[in-house]
Amino acid sequence: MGHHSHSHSDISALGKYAPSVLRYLQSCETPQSAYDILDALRNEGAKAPMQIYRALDKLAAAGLVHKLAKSNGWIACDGHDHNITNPLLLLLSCQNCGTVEEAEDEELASAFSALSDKVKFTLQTQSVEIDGLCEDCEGIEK
Amino acid sequence: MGHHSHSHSDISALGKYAPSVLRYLQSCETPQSAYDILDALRNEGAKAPMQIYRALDKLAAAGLVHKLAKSNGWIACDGHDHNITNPLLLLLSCQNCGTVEEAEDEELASAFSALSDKVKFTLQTQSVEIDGLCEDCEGIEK
DNA sequence: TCTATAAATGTTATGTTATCACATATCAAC
DNA sequence: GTTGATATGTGATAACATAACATTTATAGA
Repeated sequence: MGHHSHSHSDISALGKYAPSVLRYLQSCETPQSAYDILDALRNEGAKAPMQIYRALDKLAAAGLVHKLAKSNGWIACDGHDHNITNPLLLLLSCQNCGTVEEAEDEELASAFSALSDKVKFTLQTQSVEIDGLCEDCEGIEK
Repeated sequence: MGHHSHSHSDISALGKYAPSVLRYLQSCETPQSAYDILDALRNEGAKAPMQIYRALDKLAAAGLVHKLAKSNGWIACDGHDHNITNPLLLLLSCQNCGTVEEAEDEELASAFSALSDKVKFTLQTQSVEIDGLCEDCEGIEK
């Protein structure tokens, strides 16, 4: 069997398939569905959706992947440190090429926080999905 | 048979089931799934999901209903005039009681527009879904 | 080490959401 | 009325997600 080394950030602690799922998402240019991931990981033993969803849930809780609600797709986090001082993550999703760019914006995050008081609504959202056209696709469209 | 009166805002122009679907959503406190709506409209002849989705698609295009991407639920528009000068619609979704409140915010909309230039991304999004706790549920939770 | 327990993973079945594809009906133009 | 376009009806199926339980693996205590 052999031993397993474990550091504080050992991703294998997030489950058997977490490393493969993350690696696969990192290799993709565009969001992938859970079933896309399942198909890609068949040769690593994955056989049922649950195995993938379990890995995705834990990866998402760890902030290593993000889900796009509108498309049911998943992406690997780009490595941005989405921290406590600016917790609002923006996911800029290009409707032409499908790529998703992560961004943060102090001004938008501030307006967001301010909104919470104005409307008397306690915000729990930590990311916002935004559709549009990326720089490359702007103008090219159609 | 009889004749049908038609004004420029005749909702029946959006399809046979559009009026019933809108009326039903207006009667609900919380978002309803397409299948919820289907069940509610069985006595009006609706039999298959397509009939509901067709109505929802047209109603959404007309801005009369909104879809919540995270929950796959639909709500009737609250009547706010989501206009050209401030096109960003905020959907404040309470994670405790399920109600969705619509709001607009000049500051947030401005920050949103400004973002577009900063990150070189052409925004197409016209609404943003925000999760949290409404005034009534704040503190009550758990 | 043995074994009891908990945790993780495997697996089947099913629930939920959405669309395709094609049939039938309605309506307007000619 | 025939044609052609649009709307609606309908069955089948695709796509997304979880429930429920079986099995395996890890872990802790005796």
